[in-house]
Amino acid sequence: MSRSERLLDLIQCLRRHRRPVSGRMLADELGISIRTLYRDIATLQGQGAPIEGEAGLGYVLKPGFMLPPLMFSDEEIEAIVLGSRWVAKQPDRRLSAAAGNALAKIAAVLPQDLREDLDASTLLVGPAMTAIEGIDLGVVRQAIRNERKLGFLYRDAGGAASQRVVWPFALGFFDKVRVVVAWCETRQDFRHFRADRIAELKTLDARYPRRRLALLKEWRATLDKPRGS
Amino acid sequence: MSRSERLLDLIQCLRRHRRPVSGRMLADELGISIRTLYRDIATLQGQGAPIEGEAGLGYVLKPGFMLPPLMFSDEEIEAIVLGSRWVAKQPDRRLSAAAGNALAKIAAVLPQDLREDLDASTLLVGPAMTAIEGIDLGVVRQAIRNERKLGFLYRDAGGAASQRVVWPFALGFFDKVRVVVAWCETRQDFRHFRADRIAELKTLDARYPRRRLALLKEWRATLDKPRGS
DNA sequence: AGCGCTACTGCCAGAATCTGACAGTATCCT
DNA sequence: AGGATACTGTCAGATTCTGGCAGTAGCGCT
Repeated sequence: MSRSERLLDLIQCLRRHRRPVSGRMLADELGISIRTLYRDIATLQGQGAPIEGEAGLGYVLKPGFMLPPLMFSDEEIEAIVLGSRWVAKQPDRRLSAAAGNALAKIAAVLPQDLREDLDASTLLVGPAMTAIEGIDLGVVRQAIRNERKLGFLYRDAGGAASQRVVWPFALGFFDKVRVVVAWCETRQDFRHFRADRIAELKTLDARYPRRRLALLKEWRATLDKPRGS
Repeated sequence: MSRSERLLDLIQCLRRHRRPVSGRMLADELGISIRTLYRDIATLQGQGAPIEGEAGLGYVLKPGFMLPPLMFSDEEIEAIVLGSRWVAKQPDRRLSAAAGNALAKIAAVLPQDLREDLDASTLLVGPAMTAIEGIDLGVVRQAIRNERKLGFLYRDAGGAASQRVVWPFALGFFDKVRVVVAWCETRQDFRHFRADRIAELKTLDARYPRRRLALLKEWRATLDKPRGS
């Protein structure tokens, strides 16, 4: 196996074990000596991979992912850039910042002529959306990723407020509002919650008892148009 | 210089010369022997780079770019995926297809757990937009890239139709409509054209006499809010 | 403090790979 | 036909990679 392939394998290995792994184990898994492993890790770190090694513990890969070299057509690049720009304009601050960072990383490695196009932004995106919800949607995204329950106060269309505990499994980006899709414990049904009507949001420690994918599938089945992706 | 760096340099070299380049010249430029060059080209092709060699001519890199290995945080990946999904829903067929392809390429290299999230689409995008313009926006994008004049029939808000020749330099994606931003020869001024009111679109052979970036800069200066990217 | 575990570095000889040169074939264009 | 060029096989020398060894340093535990 060539060295460059092995470096990618090493990242996959690190991703598999979430907890710190000793260099010895990684070396065995890859079939190389520990000395070479140290060299490989140094190379990856040199390329920007966020691998952390601590004496007495082992290595951890901070969450994130290294895309291997990938070939895109110019239209594909334009599509990615346009989309990221749209996301960067969304009021969700965390996601918006992430989109900006991703754009910067991509721009940094593009050849000169394309970078110009990108800076000059041949593709424009409409003005930012106005709705600014008081809650941090990053919290919602994280709860979805970890399958954690959420508690909050919800003010429905009529203005009546109610306390809810829900199992969130998707986040929608529609015209002007962002919508949390979840199973509502309080109502024992699937519900959509407009983000701008949510208050006092709080992640609960409890993990909800069903798999996110199963919930999503079931929810889709209840819709008229199953193609909701 | 390490081999992997050199491979990227080789791609850059190929991008610089748009017309076919002989292997001899590339080898000289990189300071390697022609034999090694052939090996490098073979390696790149093996990795998916669309390099074409023809006997008697030389090498050409089909338009497109290879992104080197790049590290993204999970939020950055989510931002890219969400954005690409939004683009994929746009009525612009070419760009939409490109977004779909880009998503497929990214999905193909994501580790299993992340791919699940992606398939399950934790992040939803609103319904596709309704407006369907009769023209092919791919033609417009290409004219913008190549700084070519466009001719078409435009039906303005009042319903009056007029023949136009314009220098297009940007494409806007707003709420429901796509807008071509251009210098209008007919009116001698900057104008916005809603894509759904354009008919009989045709790329003219003539290149327009000014640089796209200069036009864009000038146009921005005429706006209230200069931050239009 | 002392011990075990681990990350990390420098060094060196052998293994693996890469490189350049040469020879030869195939294909395209004029 | 002739010239230019892409491509392949082979092989010795250059370069890089690799594994083992020795040693330093940081962390957690007893």
